[in-house]
Amino acid sequence: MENSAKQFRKRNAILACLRQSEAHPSAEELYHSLQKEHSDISLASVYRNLKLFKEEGLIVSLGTVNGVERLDGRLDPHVHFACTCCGAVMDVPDVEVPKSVSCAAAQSLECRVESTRLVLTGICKNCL
Amino acid sequence: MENSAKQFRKRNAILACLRQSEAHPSAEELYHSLQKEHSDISLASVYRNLKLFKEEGLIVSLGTVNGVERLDGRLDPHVHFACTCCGAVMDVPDVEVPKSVSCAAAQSLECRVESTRLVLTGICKNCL
DNA sequence: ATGACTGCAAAGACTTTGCATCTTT
DNA sequence: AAAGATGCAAAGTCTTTGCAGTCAT
Repeated sequence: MENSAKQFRKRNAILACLRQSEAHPSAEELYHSLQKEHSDISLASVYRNLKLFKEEGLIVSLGTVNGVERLDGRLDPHVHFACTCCGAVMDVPDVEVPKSVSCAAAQSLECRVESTRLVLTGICKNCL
Repeated sequence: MENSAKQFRKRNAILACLRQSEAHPSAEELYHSLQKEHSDISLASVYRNLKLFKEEGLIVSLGTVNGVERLDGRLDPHVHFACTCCGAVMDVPDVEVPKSVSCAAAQSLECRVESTRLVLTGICKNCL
C-alpha cells in the first residue's frame, strides 16, 4: 500500500487537487495548482489522468467554457453557473433538476438517460 | 435587395440550413450539407458566419459533443438529449427547465442569468 | 474608391499519443 | 523481467485569422 501510494503519487495528487477545488478547473488550471507540490509534474500527465478519471467515473466533465473543458470532482448532481465574462464556474446551491425531466425524456425518446447537466450562463457577482 | 441578397447568398444559406436542420449539426456537418447547393462554399465561411450568428444571437451553441461544437437554430429554450454512442443530439419535447431554477441562482449567487442549457446524455433509441 | 464577403492556406488553441525512462512488483 | 506511470516532444483536432480577390455601393 505504501509502495503503490508512491507509485500513484501524482495520479492521486491530481484527483485530490480536483476534489479540493471549488473552481471547477480546466486541465491547465489544475496543472498550475499542482506545480506547487509537484514541481516536476507534466501537463500530459494531468490530461492523461483526467481522461482516465472520466472513463472510470471518478470525475465529471462540465463541458467547455470559452473553448476549454472544465471538470468537477463532485459527483452528486447539481446545477452550475458559468460567467461568460471571467470564465468562473460555480455551484448553484439548493437547486436540482427535477427527476421528472429525465424521465420524460427517457419516455418520449425511448432512450436511456445517464447524466444530466444544467449549466446557467450569465454574468457573475464580481463582473457585474 | 436583389443585389444584397446575392451578396449574402452564402451567409443566408448557412443560417437557413441550420434553421432547417433538426440534427443540431456541427460546423463541419453544416458544411457538408451546404455543399449540395453551394459546391464552392468554404469551411472557413461556415465557421466565420456561425461565429457572427452566435454573437448576434441568431443561433445558439449547445456546447460540445465528443469535442465538437453543436449548434441550434431554434432560439426558444428547450431541453436536449445527446447520445454518447452515435453523437446524435435531439430535442426533448414538452419539457422545460423551470424558471425557478434560474431565479434561485440569480438570487443566491447575485448574478445575472442570461441563458440556460440543459443537456441530458445517454444512449438513444437507435443505439440501444 | 470603399466596404463587405469569400476561399485558401497558415496559424492557433486545446488535447492526445509515441517513445524512452524510471519505479514497483 | 514485466507492468505501470511519467515527461517530453510530436502529432492530431477543431477553430480562427491574414491576405488577396471579387462583388456591390
